Amino acid sequence: MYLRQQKQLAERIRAALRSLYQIADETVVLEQPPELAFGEYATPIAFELARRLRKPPRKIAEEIVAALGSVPGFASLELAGAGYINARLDRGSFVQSFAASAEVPAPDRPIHALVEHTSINPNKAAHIGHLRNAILGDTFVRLLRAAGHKVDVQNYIDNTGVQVADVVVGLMHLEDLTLASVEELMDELAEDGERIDFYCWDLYARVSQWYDADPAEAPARRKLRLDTLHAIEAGGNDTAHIAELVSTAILRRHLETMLRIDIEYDLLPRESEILHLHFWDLAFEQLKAKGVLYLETEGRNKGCWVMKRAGSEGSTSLEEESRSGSPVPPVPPVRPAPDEDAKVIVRSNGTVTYVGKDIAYHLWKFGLLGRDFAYRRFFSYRDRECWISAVTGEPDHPHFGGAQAIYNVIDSRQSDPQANVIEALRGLGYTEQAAHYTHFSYEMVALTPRCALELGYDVSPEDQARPYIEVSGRKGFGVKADDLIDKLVAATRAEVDSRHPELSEAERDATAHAIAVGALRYFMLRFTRNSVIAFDFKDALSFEGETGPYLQYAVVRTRSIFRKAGSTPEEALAALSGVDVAPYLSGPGAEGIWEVWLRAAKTTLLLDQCIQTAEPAYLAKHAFQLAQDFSNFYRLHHILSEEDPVRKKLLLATAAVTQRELIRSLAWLGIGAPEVM
RNA sequence: GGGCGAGUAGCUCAAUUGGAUAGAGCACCGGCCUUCUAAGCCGGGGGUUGUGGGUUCGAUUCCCGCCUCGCCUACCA
Repeated sequence: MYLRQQKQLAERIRAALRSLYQIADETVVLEQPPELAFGEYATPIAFELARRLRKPPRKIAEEIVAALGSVPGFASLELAGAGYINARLDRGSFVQSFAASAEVPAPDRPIHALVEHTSINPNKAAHIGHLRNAILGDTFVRLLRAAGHKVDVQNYIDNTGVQVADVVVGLMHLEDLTLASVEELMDELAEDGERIDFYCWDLYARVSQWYDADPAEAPARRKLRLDTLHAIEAGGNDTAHIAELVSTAILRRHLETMLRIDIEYDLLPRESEILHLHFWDLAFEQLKAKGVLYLETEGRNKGCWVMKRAGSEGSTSLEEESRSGSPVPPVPPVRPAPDEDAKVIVRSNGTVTYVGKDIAYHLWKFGLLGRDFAYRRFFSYRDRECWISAVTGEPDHPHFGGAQAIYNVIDSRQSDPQANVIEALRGLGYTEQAAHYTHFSYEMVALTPRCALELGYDVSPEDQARPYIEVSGRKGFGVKADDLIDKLVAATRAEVDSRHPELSEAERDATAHAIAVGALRYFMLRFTRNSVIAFDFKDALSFEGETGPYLQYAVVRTRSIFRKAGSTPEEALAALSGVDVAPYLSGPGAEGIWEVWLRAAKTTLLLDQCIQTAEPAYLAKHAFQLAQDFSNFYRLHHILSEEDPVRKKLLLATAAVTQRELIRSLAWLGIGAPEVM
């Protein structure tokens, strides 16, 4: 609603600029003034035009205001300060129409997007870093879907990598297990209710240490690791079977963990199929044909197929930039020395690197490879089926891949390889696809030294001096996702038990779970993407202040009001129709009411911004502010005892609109709103 | 060496992407449960936005230099 009025006002101003100054297509910046007293919108456009028009800003602002006359939906336009143009909404009609409709406007161009997130190596338990990844990704999926886009959710599984080999080495050589005894072990773990991913968490750390524990043995152990990896890649042997068995069991555990916080997937593409279906061969042909790859004949990369590194001199992206800038005299493409900095895609022994496989995979994502996976059903959700890639699959399956836009939720450390994949796409001439390839980058979750000590880890003095310490699966250093969720659920459950003994066991379970998920998801979403989260249990287990439970609590308060009023939010909003509430929306004592409506009306604007910037934190912050505005309103206006019937209708509708916008904002953040708490 | 990111209140983070008096939460101090749920609310203290310049009506935001911190930069896989 706020967004709609903003667009209308901007269009009016553009029209005025055209007729007054013959200026076309000027972008009109509209923002909210620092104080409500200045109005709901402000534009500094007069400042920007002052130089071009050789007129004082205030004079320009005057002319624009005069030319605009009256704008529908607005009470007044005025100039302020040295040249701001402030606009005041017609509050009565704004509230009327926002109460009546909460539609998210259909997108100008609906897209078929593919979001990839989670992508945990299937060799150990998920940790808090993976939670941030999955929560960011899942929230972004919800935002895209809310805006009317079609989204496929993928969780890429690197099931043939060296990390999986490490766990297999541990099972076979540290634990002396065979295929049969690994199967037994898994049954035992299942019977005892133990988690295989937890078991492997410790085993993986042990193996990593074991490799270098004895310098004399190190080379042999390294070779063992490599042989194991090759056996897994080749397939059709016991080693590969063990890898398959364990990695699949761990994968299932990861899906269960993520389901605890309401995260689901459509497809699990695996590296094993990318390998066995020879995706790379097709990509290699394209890359050679277009000259993206060339065979290095000199220097340290002699005998390798290499690619210009993204961002390096002569890479496509830089060429485009220089083309759009001032004309640069063409430099003849001489290559006096080999490009030592080039990225190796195919090694001199003929094997392909990770980036190579990733290029092939991304060609598939855009439907440009000319080959598809086969698919099998893998995991069932309440109303969705999760599929997994296969060499031979089920005859009937949904269509995957061929997306128009992709979002890869991968931490910022991977920005270099991601840039190389994009560079390859661009080099192949797929500029449109490259432009719609988003590395949805975020910073890691690290532990504060205090938290690490609490958990009983040895922390070196220099690490203790740092603000945070990076988690490491290899060292077994970190906080497991399930452990954190368990703690959250235990804490919320204890709280719910003491507050609501009248509820049934199942109700208390459900409430505690909803609050725990709210706390966790909000915690991961309140930080902007490129801020490192220094994890601490004190902050993560907090339910006060800027937290998920605070938002849920605001909803619960609105629910309580309607319960006592014997009415519903829908009725309260409908009751506003035809009632003139304008007198109650301004003047002393009314600003708090209007603030709630204005904030609530911004929800779709925030949805828009979050998608444009790929930054879910903005919506999280917005929902918090709406809850704060409501708390302020709640204190100042007692609804149920209000005696003026018209005013009471407005107050009830204010609670209703808060509830409506909070509940859907929370839903987009993947957070439920309990009945009581 | 090169690339990316960061430096804002005691701590953890924001700042509508160049706008009006830089805001929240935590922590601390004081107050509010016999009117709709106190997981709440109100009040208070707390800032030379790392630093030096530049661009302009206007800079936490953009440009350059410097300082500090983190990550990335293997024919490992």
